Amino acid sequence: MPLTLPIAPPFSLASIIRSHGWYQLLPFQCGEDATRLSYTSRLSSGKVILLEISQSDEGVTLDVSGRLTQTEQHEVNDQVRWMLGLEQDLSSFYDLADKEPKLRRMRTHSQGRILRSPTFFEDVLKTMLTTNTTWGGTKRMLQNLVEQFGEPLPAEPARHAFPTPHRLSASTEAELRSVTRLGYRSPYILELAQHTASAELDLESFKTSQLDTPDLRKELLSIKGIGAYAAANLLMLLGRYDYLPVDSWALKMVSLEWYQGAAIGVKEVEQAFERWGKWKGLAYWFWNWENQG
DNA sequence: GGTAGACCTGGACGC
DNA sequence: GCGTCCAGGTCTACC
Repeated sequence: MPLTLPIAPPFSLASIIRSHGWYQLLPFQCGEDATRLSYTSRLSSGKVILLEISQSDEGVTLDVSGRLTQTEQHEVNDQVRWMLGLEQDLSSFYDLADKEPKLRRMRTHSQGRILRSPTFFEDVLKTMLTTNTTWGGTKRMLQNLVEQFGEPLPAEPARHAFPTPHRLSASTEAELRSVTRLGYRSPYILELAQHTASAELDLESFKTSQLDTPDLRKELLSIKGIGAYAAANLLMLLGRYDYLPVDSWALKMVSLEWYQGAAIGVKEVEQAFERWGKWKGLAYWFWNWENQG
């Protein structure tokens, strides 16, 4: 059942897929060439479907397993629009990036949109699992979580949707720790799922929040397991680029780029990108570091 | 407001 | 095969 979404150039699905490592995390799946993306999705009706996303001359093409009702089609469209950031207008950023040699390629390569999960709950949870671990550890924890708690795709039971907050909230800290191997993050993940399932925390409302960015950041920091790095990363996914997700890799790259490899802190990274104002996160994310490291 | 130490896992390394 | 060390952000207690 193919559906098509119109796009406004500059747009490149391949650039979105490669915008960061999310495409390597279940329930995303992607071939070697990273030009098509699969996602196992659980719709609000409870139906689990496989979404195959590709780019054609007409726009973004969605191949969906099985028949969908009109309501389900709308839901799938909304999910993919959000995942690919189709609502974003980056034209004023491109005007600035065109003047910076380290970012000039962004317009010609149609870069700037960052791959998101369909729900903000999923992105918050995934971001928690990127902290204080290696990328291999993040992939392993996500695989355990999705395979243990995600609903299987009926036609291909090896594929699973992302676990719902309700399903996760029914687990225990001990199970998440010893079976899912989430380590000390287990109570944070459990609390996130429980607060989301009980509607005490409405993460999806963050997508359309009218709060200014500093206040939205405070809301994110109030979630156990979300610190400065994770909050900045999540603000980026919400399309707000005022803060920098500074991790140990960023400290190294910025030091090599502007400080001759000297030991630096978060302040120095922020100073390096201050001139980009509300776009600083995007400039940092796509900066061409290729002469470093 | 700033800082030190604990948290947890898995990979790398030495024996 | 076993033990030790290390990397990776966040939280909490303390100053």
